[in-house]
Formats: sequence, C-alpha cells, structure tokens
Amino acid sequence: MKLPRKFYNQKTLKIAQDLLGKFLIRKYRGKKYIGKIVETEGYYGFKDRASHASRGETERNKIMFGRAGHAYIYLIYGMYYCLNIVTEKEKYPAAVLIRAVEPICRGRTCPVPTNGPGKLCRAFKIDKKLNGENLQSDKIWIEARGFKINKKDIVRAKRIGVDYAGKCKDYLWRFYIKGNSYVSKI
DNA sequence: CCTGGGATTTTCT
DNA sequence: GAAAATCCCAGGA
Repeated sequence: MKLPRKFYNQKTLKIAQDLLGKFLIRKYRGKKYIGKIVETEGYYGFKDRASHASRGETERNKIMFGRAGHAYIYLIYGMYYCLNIVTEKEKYPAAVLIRAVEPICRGRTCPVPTNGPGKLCRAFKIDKKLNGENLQSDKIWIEARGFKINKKDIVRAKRIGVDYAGKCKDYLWRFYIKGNSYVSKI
C-alpha cells in the first residue's frame, strides 16, 4: 500500500522520523527493488544554509519548492545522485534526504550496497529521469508494511557533510534506526 | 570566461 | 587522511 498523499502533508522533521521503517520501492525494467528506510535527514526552509534552497530557487532545486510527495533528485560531486522526498506547501523549500536503506530480496536482507545516499541511488537505478516524479507513480514510491519503529530505537543526530553551513551544521535533523548496520555513519 | 566548492564515495598512501 | 572522480551553480574578472 503506497503511503497516501496526506502522509506528506506533515512537518518535515515529523516525516523524516516517520519514514524510518517504511519501505522504498523502485520498479525499473520489470525488476522491483525494495529497501527499508533506516536513515534520513531533513532540509527545511530558506534559512537552512545546508540546503540547496538557501540561495534561492534554481533550475536544479525547483522541485524542492514544489508540491510535497514528489522526488527531488540531484547530482552531487558530478557523479552520484541523491534522493529526497519533497515536503511542505508549494513555494516553501523543504525535503527529506534518504541517506540509507536496508535492501530486501525475497523477504530477506540481502548484500547490496545501500548504506549511503549515493550508493542507494546507484543500486536502485535512481537518476535524474525520476526528478520530480510523484510518489504515487508506479516507478518509485514508499509504502508501510505494518512495521512500527519504537521511538527509543530512533537516534537523532547532526547531519552529515554540511560543515560549511555555519550554525546550521549543528542542527539535529538526522534520524536513524539504532543499531542498524546499513546506517551510513554512526 | 574562469574559478572554487559541494547533502559522496573509492582508492590510494 | 588525502586525492580524485567530474556536473551544477555562484561569484568574480
């Protein structure tokens, strides 16, 4: 069951936490890639210097300014894609970066490198062609499978790779499942 | 036009 | 720990 549109109509940091334990599904050329989301980060508003949106709307980041429940995908360092879930109302830039998933094959955890935002996009065949895709589509979506992560198993921490962002680098806007081996950094 | 750096990862010393 | 891979964007000449 795909998460309904209204799921994405919540505050960004709430969504970032609620996405833990949900399942990212990617269908590509007849294959289905499934991963349990184990690590996320929030990027929120005009003043978040870690966010692409802090310097205004551009051709690259315009999806972040669009409707919630869509995929924002960008190329970083010229070679890796990162997958984000757009949140908040139109014209307000915010998104949740999917930093890591636990890959599932035939109902079991399987050895696929998905412990990092660039790696999971490579493994799940996610690239710029999916930028702006509605998460109600049949190419990529997120679903719940009855899993419920216990609040005490959610760790809240500083975001990764944003040392340039002034005081924003210390915001505790990263969330991950305690003890999960696919979390990119502890 | 040129330069520098980035929401990353791998490979080297 | 440092360097390299190499696209997108901002800022300065």
